[in-house]
Amino acid sequence: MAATETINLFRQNLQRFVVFSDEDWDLIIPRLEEKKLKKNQLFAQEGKKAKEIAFVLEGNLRQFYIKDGEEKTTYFYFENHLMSSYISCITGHPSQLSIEALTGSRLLIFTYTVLQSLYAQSKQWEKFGRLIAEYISFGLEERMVGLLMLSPEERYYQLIQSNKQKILERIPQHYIANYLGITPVSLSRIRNRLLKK
Amino acid sequence: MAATETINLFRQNLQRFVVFSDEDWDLIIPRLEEKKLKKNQLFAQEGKKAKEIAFVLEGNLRQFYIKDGEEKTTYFYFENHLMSSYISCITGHPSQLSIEALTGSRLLIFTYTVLQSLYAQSKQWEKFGRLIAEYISFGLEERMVGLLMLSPEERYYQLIQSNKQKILERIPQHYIANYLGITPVSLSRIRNRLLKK
DNA sequence: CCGTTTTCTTATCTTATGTTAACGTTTCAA
DNA sequence: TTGAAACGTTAACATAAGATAAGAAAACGG
Repeated sequence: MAATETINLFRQNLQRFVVFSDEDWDLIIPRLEEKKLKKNQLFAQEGKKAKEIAFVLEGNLRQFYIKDGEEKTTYFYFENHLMSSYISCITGHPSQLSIEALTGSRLLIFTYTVLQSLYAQSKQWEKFGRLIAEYISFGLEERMVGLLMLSPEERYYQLIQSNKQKILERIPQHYIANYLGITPVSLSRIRNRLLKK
Repeated sequence: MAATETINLFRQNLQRFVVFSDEDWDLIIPRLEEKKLKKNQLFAQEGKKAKEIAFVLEGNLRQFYIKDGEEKTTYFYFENHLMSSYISCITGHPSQLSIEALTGSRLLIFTYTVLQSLYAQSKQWEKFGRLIAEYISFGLEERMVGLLMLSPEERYYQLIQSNKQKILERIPQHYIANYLGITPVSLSRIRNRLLKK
């Protein structure tokens, strides 16, 4: 089981969504485990059914799909955020994406099976599940609208203006290019263009 | 209140997500209303807080954002599907999108306020809310991956291969072009290119 | 039924992006 | 410390997409 401080940090973060009674909270405590990943180690792997949810205590990770043998990075995970191969968990199908540690990382993990049992046991946990799913929907919708309505240059500009700017620090640019839906070469040109303005 | 047959059809469709006890189901019945929209009438409007959820009994509708004064169609709704300005409902913010009837339409509606009270009253309705949100996340993720990893031509090809092919029937192509993230002219060229293969 | 509007295609031109390759720099591991 | 790999930029070329305009066909409304 994980350290009390770690667990409290985790609780505070989840309680941005719903406030748990001690009783509800106690349901998850014994199911938590800490796990470390070295740089380049995988948290989730394409083709394997995802079983775990993680709360990132330390480190950065990237999520990628593979198309024609090439890795396409589509998302990044940072400290104090939940992480999982969400679609694989909720559908029960093998994951189409992989998640790899960009730096050495520390995670607090629990299984999706446990989460499902929490859903079943407690109305507050069920509500938590709804709010998480709504939160994810919100993020994906924003992302999709950006892809549909903005040019690559506008998307990049929006990214460096946003609070997600931290994405830019310490993350290789070719991953960011993937994230924006363009090639690394193209991102380099966009950056060059923006410099001249 | 709506006709019994209509309500049963609605129930069957929702029960693809969760099965309701009669007791749970009775909570929503008195809150349902039927509503008709004429062609080009709006179900949701940009700038206005969305208050209603609809189940489409008849008709086709399109969802669009406005950018630089131009309408960008990003989604279509069909018979026997739920419809709402979802992000506006869950965030409580004014809607950034509008929903317009492409044909005369018949809707079964209830307010988001009612849905929230169902969430509060019943664990099964709360679960329903979670599964709906998960379903929406799943759809958005698929859509986003397509936008990030496929070319416009590949996206169009995937669309006409898919079960969403019915999108193509009766829907003006310039709306589909928006949906694919390209201009109508470009879609016309892609169609021409595919014909020659 | 006719005239207007919408829809789709085609053409032209411009521009941004993809692809490939080369080069210098940095990072990393042996 | 050193050699290899990864990374970012730049260049050259081919291609696809955006913008605009024009025209034909279809849909629509009065």
